[in-house]
Amino acid sequence: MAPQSPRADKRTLIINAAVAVFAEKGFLLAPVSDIANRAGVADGTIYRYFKNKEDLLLSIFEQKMDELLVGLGEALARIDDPIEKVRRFALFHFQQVRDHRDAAEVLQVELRLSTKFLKEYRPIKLWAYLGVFGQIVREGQSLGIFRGDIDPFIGMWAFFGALDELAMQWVLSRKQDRFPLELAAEQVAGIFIRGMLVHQDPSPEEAP
Amino acid sequence: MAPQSPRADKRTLIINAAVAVFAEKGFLLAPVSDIANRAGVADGTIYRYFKNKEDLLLSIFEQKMDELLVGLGEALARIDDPIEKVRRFALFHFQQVRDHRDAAEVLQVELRLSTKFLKEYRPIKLWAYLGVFGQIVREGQSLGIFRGDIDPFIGMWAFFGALDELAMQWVLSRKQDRFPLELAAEQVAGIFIRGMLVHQDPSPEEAP
Amino acid sequence: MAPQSPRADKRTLIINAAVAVFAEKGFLLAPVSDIANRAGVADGTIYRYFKNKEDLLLSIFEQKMDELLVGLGEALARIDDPIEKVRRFALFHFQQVRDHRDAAEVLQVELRLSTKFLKEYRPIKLWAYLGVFGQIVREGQSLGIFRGDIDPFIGMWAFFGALDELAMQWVLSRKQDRFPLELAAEQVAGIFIRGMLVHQDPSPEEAP
Amino acid sequence: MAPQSPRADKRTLIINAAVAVFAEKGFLLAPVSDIANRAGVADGTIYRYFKNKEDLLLSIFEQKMDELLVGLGEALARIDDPIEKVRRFALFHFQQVRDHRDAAEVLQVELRLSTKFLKEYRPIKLWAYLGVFGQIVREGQSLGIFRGDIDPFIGMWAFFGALDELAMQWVLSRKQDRFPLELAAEQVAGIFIRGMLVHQDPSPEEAP
DNA sequence: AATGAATGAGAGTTCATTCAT
DNA sequence: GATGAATGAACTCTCATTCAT
Repeated sequence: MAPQSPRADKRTLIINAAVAVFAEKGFLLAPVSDIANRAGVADGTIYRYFKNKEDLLLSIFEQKMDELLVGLGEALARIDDPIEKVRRFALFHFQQVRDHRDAAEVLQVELRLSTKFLKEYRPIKLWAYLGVFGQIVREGQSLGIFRGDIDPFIGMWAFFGALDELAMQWVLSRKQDRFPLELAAEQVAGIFIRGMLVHQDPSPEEAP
Repeated sequence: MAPQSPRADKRTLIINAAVAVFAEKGFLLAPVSDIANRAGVADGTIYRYFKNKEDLLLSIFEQKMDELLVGLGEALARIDDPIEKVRRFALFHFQQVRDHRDAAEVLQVELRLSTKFLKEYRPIKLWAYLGVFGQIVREGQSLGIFRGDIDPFIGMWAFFGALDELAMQWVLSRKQDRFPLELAAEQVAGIFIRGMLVHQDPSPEEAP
Repeated sequence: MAPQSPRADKRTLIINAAVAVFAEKGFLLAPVSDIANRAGVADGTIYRYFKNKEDLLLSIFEQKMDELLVGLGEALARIDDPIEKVRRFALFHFQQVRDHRDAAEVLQVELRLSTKFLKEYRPIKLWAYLGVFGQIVREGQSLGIFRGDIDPFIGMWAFFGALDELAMQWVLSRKQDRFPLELAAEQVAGIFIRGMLVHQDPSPEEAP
Repeated sequence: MAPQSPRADKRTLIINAAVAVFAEKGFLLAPVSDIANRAGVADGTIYRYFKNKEDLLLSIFEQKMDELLVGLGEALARIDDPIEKVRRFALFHFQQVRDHRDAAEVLQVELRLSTKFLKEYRPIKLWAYLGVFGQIVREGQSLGIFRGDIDPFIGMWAFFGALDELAMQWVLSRKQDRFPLELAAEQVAGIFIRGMLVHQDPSPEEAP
């Protein structure tokens, strides 16, 4: 097997291999030696770059969430309308899932589990990601677009849950059964936007 | 309490113990002997009632989902208004989470793992549970209350994802940090109902 | 291999195997699987009887020291003369070394090491064994036989060190090079007895 | 301090580091990389100066025993009286232990292990050290001071064992529990000297 | 000479499952 | 039916040693 990227350093090699193996078998069922094999290094080498298996998982969280946050920032850059931001958020999320399936699987499944068995770990980066949605809600509320009785905290978890669950279903379904992710993005965004709007009546003020 | 039938007793004993242990440690990290201890039976006895550890987990799903489905049926009985049904669904779901925390944790966290790694298993009962929401959407659409462009399939997963994620956050958060579940139910139901309504104009017709 | 004793239970089987293996390779260099093999049990079985490898070593200490203490008690029973007691102590010690070579090796080498790397462990039983010598010294001092300026604490460690070192040399030397243990016992006892006596002049009180 | 020769420097650096690390963790539990770290060299460098970890330990023995032998020679220089020599020997030994604790620990504890498990190695230097005591005994016997029935071989091991055991107890005990080493030296020397003397009274009869 | 990243064999330990009682 | 002692494969992780630079 040729190296995955010409200049991939060992650490990246291992992270990529771990993402693939964790996605396939799950963290707890994935032997470290599988990761080593896939990365083309010896078992012991992994421990030069990561304290232990758990640290490897956490490093993946950190790195992938960093990338996700950067991507989200770009996707929302120069968008002012909170409504449009919600749409872009949903679309961005599903695009990530499609383009980085393995990473998405690991983040979705293992990050969730990890809050249970990695007692120490607080997924701060995840909160930052979600917090973007919470912030959009608050902006919309200040602008009088979204209803003031929406709790941004509950709203952001509900939104994320909806995205995450659909992403999971998409990931888990067989290729031929898959719904178009753009449709899912549109539907979820549509429901949440309309669900949060102050009102949608025919009176002439909705559009400026 | 009079023992029902000795067999039913042991089986129930084991299931209840397993729910508690799986909730605490997670399926993969829970030793079968812990379950046996807690159930007050020998390790080997578990294998008289369940083929193996995995079968025990699946049996929990089946049984708990059965109970859930019955409960949901009762919660929605004699309600005709789809809007009210959505409200009751959300409320029922959160009540279950609060009243059966361990079972909820196992269903939420471990079921998610299982659908990924226990390749054989199809969580039909879960689909039935969700399908109720899908059916409500379709009813609302036939009645002209919900917009026809809502995809019931996507809608039901989004709704479930929102409920599930909030339930997870509630379950995982420390007692003092918990938001009121009734509020969460009201918020999620509110967003989805308004999000799916044909229109919500100010005229006094909200209830027919 | 037939079981070492017709009714040896598993625990005894494992202890005996461990004594042999530890004596041969030393605690740290002895794989648990070697012990299991020699005991004729599976590796895992050892962990039903002992918490871990260290606990196994400690259990050997406790058991063998118990046996040693009982034996020493018997060897000194009904002896009143402190001088004779010292002789019997030395002889008893060397007899034990000869008759239980493996156990002696483990006690000598590993017990000593253990004070270094088993931070928790205090070899109380060893102190009890030595304490017998200290007590003999004190008796002799009360009777006016041994000099009052002998420090029983220092004396007992010196005596034990002398016995232990000679035992070690005997154990380590090849068969043909071995000195007679009875001679060693007599010599060490002789040196310590004369070394502690108040005086050995010709006045009529030395022999009764 | 001016660097002597660069090579000698590194070798000494490594030996000193190894003494400290072996004393702290024990030979088998001490990672070579710990020694390298403490010496301020790379792991691989150690293998330029020593064949392997075992060779490093053995080199420490050789070097420290050489120093010990030189020191012992000086301590006994110009002393003629065998009795006084025994006293000086004991005192010298304990002074070394106090002044070179780490080295003493390694010599005492690890040397003991090594004679057992490093089958090849014969601690010739240790024999030379002890042999000095054996020689003192023989001198005393020729001079008619020490009893002829003392076996110098057994005597020297007994003497060394007594010194070694007390040194070990001193080294292992906590600071506040330590007995004065000078007292120990005096006691041990006293016991052995009196224990070996032909007689200590004015009258001529003990030996026939 | 010196480095230190890489190796990979081998360690202790766990635990789902079996089966003789 | 019920037991629980026994199994042994499989796991994570360590570390002495090598060797390309």
